[in-house]
Amino acid sequence: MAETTAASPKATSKKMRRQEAEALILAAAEKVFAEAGFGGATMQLIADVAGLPKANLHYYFPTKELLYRQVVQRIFQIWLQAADIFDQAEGPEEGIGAYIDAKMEISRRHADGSKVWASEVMHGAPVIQDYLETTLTEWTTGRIEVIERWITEGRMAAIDPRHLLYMLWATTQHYADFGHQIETLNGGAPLDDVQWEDAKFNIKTIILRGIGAIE
Amino acid sequence: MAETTAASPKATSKKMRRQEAEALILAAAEKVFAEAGFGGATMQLIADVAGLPKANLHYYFPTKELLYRQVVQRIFQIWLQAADIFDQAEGPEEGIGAYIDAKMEISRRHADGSKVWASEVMHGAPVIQDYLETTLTEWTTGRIEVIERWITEGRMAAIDPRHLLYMLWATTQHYADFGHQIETLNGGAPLDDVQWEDAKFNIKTIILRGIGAIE
DNA sequence: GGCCTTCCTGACCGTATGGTCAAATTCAGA
DNA sequence: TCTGAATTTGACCATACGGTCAGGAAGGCC
Repeated sequence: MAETTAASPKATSKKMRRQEAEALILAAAEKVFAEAGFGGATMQLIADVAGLPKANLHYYFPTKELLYRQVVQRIFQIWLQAADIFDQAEGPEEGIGAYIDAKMEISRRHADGSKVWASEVMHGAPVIQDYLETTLTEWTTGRIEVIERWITEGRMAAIDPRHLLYMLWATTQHYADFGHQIETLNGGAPLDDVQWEDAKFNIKTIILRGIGAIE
Repeated sequence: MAETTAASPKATSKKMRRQEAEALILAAAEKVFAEAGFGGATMQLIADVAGLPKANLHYYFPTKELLYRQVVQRIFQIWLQAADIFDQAEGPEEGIGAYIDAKMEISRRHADGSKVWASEVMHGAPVIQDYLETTLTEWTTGRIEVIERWITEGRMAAIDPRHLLYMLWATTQHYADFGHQIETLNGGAPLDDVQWEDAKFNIKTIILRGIGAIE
């Protein structure tokens, strides 16, 4: 809810700064878009969650699509940051292991954002197709080169880097996107700290051993 | 001349049998729900895709939600069928390998259905929560027992069966749900036959080696 | 043909949605 | 204190949506 700088958003002053207001609205929008999808989300509901009148939303974000676009771009930035870990590593065990940790942390801390991203891609990426074609494509080719170098250096088995990346994305993202299913199979309760660590450990074990980077 | 079972929807006869009509509508609905989500899909668009007037849809499926429910249940049945392979196997290499093959085939042949399923779960499973709690839960516990037996018999490493199952689901489903992203990273073209075989092989190699079932 | 069930569909309805607007309110700076 | 830009908001609008309905058309069966 509130991670504002000084006070709660609707307590002291009646007027908000652009930054606060936009952050408040973006947070509400992320939640509603994640729960209902773009088509199912309504500006009225987002306004209610944010605790603002609907007209106020349109003051900061002229259209629903523009608001949605910002939500998607925001999670994409977070997504990309986790990628840096890949480069700083000196081998697959450290690099891929840390990447799994980072992406699992995103799935846990930004579950709503992950869902919005997944939904966007699933529906054909209508608003971020250019990102897929530019930024994501470049990032992917770069990482493929790294993996291929590791293979050449004999640090891991000769698997197809693309399918390895897909597996990393799929597995980590699954804990956010299908969190509800996992929760249900967990007796209705969200994974606790131990179970999250357990998940990370199992994923890392299987994948790192699977690509011949450990043991 | 033609009272063909499935193919040409609007050729000879003006009147359709319930079965044909429902199949036609369900196919159109699956496509539209996959592309737009439940909230974004409109009965009008489904009708257009099916080549029928909107009122005709409501004759066979009284409400949008009822239509949606049938689409979801349909893909869940397919999903469950692939599960049988697990039981017939005598070891992890055969069982999990065949399961991956089967689920990858579903991702390829029923991409739309997979997306609808993913979307449903992502949004909190509003219409199939009971399935998750009954059928899916039972299936999962059964499979966990099988995996635990394999572990006890020393046929694979002692990993957590739950997280292994999640990884199987995640990885195979990813090729349907994120098919658009994969396609973009593939230069804009869908995976061809060879690439699909390649995907299966890589996934099986990593996971089976990762759990110590091969090599 | 006559009849009855099933199927088809254009026209219609109440509602909810995204978006607009102009008047009111707030507040920093002169 | 005054002024003007930034912000807030209730009321409003056109449209699109899910769903209804009455009447017509098709076809099986006697």
